Amino acid sequence: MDYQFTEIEKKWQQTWQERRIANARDFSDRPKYYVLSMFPYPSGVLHIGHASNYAIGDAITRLKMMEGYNVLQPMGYDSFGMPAENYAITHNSHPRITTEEHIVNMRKQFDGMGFFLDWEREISTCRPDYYHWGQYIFKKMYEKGLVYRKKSFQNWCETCKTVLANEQVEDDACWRCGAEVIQKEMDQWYFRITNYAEELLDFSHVIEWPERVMTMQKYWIGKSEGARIDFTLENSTQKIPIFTTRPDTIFGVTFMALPPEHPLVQTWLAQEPDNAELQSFCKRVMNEDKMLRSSAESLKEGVFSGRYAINPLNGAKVQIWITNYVLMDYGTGAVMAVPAHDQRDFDFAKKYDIPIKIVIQNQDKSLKLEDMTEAYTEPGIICNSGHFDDQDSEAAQGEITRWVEEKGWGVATVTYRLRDWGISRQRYWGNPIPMIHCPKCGIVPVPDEDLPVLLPDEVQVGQTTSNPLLSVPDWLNVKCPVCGEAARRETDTMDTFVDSSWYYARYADAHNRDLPFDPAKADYWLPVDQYIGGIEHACMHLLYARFIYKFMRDMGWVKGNEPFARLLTQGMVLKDGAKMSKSKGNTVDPQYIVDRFGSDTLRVYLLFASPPEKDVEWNDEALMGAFRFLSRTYRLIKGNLDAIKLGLQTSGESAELSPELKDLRFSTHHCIQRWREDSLIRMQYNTAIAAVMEHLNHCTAIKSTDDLNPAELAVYASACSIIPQLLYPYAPHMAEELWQVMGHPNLLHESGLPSYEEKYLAQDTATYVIQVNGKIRGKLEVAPDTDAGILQEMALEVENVVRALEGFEVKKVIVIPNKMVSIAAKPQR
RNA sequence: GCGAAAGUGGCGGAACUGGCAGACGCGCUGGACUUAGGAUCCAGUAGGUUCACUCCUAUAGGGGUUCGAUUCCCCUCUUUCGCACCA
Repeated sequence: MDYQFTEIEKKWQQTWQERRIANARDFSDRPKYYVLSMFPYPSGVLHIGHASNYAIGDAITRLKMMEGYNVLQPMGYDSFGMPAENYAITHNSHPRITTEEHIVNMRKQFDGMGFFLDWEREISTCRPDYYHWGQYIFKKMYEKGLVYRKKSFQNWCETCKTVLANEQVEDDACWRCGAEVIQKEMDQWYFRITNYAEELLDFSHVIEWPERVMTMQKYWIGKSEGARIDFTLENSTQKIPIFTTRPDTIFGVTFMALPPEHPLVQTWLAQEPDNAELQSFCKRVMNEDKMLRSSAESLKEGVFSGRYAINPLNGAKVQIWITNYVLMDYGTGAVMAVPAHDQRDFDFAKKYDIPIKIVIQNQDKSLKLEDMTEAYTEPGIICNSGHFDDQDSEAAQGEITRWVEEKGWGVATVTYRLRDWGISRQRYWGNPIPMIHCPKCGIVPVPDEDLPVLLPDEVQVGQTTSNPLLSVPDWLNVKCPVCGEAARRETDTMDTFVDSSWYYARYADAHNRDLPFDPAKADYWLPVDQYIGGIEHACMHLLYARFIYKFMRDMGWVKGNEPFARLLTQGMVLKDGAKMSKSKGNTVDPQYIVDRFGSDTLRVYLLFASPPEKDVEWNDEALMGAFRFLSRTYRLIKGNLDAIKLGLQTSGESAELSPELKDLRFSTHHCIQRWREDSLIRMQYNTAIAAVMEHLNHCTAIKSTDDLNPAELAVYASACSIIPQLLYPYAPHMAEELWQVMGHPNLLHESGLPSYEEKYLAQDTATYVIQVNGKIRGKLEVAPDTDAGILQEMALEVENVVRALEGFEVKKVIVIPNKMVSIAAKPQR
């Protein structure tokens, strides 16, 4: 009678595989449902976070199968990127070898979990049959003008001759060699995601996304409306465009602020090699850790450039300062500083004794320069602004902008915080950018027929001198596809976020040799109906994927506007209050749990612990609770098998039910009702499982079936026999076993959703709670739908109520049907 | 600093549109049983008060709306997450 989970799980995993249940069929006439969990980086082992993520996906998959959908749940590997490259370096191997080894091992663990995954559609981003199409997409984007090259400053280690990601910079030094990290300006490839900024703000086409994620993306995109206005460099025709959201303050400009990265500043630096102050300030600021620089809120510094700019509106001449508080990447990279009405400009002006000019007065016009300790940033009444004086500052914004436009000094414009997506990585282990640099023809795309540009294997990974691709002459040197002369390949590889921004579409047609995917198949499967993954991808991955989807839509490859109709951001599994990590030594190995207690126990534990979007604290004791629950279920059905089988064949309409069995019948139908609501609608699996546990408790409360009459036996049998179906999404192996043991010839995924009958949910009596001034003073058991007047009388006669009303005068009685009688009373005078 | 979410027993959590706070599970206490098993079964388990019935206090803290608030509103505190001078 022991719950032999190992045998049971192996048996059903085999059966499911043989029957190819998880292999979804394209163009089936059943409605489709596409469940996708974010694919893992192949680290070699599943960790508990994966188990939790995929347990949710698998529950949804099985629920939807029971519901009759043609369900696709694919899986693959996000296998390019730095972790794989670094792993190979430290293990003195090649990332292709270690990655493929890891995949083999992870596949074993996936199989041991018994997930319904369509392995016929497996992808791995580092394989040529996948990254081929990433290159193809890159090219199509290039042709559409969505790809360009731009110089930008990167963290650069002189010793390693390589670009470093922000997280590889530790205290301004290279994480690997410890040398100083400098900011080097280099050409980088960019995707023009900002073209889609406005559309990405629109979430009206998703069905259900967490509000939190949408807010984060909106903030990330950061739309702001204002004006771009051209200031002029004094004694020059050189224009310096600025962006402002406050055109109403433009007469209050007393200086201009530029960052050291500004092209003008770069010119001056080149012109004045002997200007020590300027040179050292710029060098220092530019090489400061980017995070540090942008967080040092109090430290506003700058040097006067010795140059002046002319305010086009009033011809005023203002000093140009080079500062550390202006960002090159936002707006136009130049700020018209209005110290009176901007706190940062105010701080700066105070520090360097720059004039401050009030151009907006508060309501009682009491603002005085000498009293100001901070900038006045509120709206008010315009002053010192020529013919705009005395207008309301907010109302005047538009008018000033129109005037500026009329005069040709600038334009109304919208700026986004969102920046174009830099996809260049000076790394070996990534998708090669399919471009060729020809001395004659410039930058030329690799022709389609030459795709994919294969990543060469024969590199020395682990060399610290620059991108390993530079060390492969056979690969590097090519003929220009246009003129045939000697040329060089682009050695940058793509950010791995590029790989993951379209993989969900590849699953629709994973083996297509001619296209990224067949649009007809994509049309059948997309969008992903339910996407599941960590909240940490709220801005980057999920935004990039939406962007690429919109591009693919514009190409006519996919229909609709959004890749993911519903999004579930699942919580992390914590231990000792912290994220599990090897370095903390607080990991739990899911394989160990599966070996000792089975996949079903692990799944039930993870799903029962909390609602899916919340973090779960790992608890060994509670895991045992899940195991005991499954054991009890197993014993109940195996131990009463004869009675259940007999009962299932009994109609027993004639005989009377004891109150106990009547309750059991109610429990059965009530449980199904709750289970359906929690599993299918609310997606709150913890309470769905709790409902089954409660029902199990009702079943096991019947200690013997010997004295049951036929009707009672039928009720008992149906109460027990429903459990496998209810458990199937959460503990599929055991559920399948019990279902078979009960004599069903089919498998559970084709058993349909269990349904309840309304008539058995009706109760013989209704319990009314009686409140006096909000406090419970008694209860009444009456027939349902008893007349309110009668109830009121009955309630006022209840002993406790009478006592509570002593010295009180009843003011009002409220009757909530089948719930409560609420009496409001006031003390008697 | 800005933005978002959250705060309920010893613990994880439940209470769905305001209507019996603490479902379910863990842990704990007592008991039964034994094929000594990560057993199983029964009873109990927010705190206080009482022999008991009862009653009182409790959903971070304070106020408000309401017959009635874990739920709605305002303020404060705490925690977590995201962003970080956005002109």
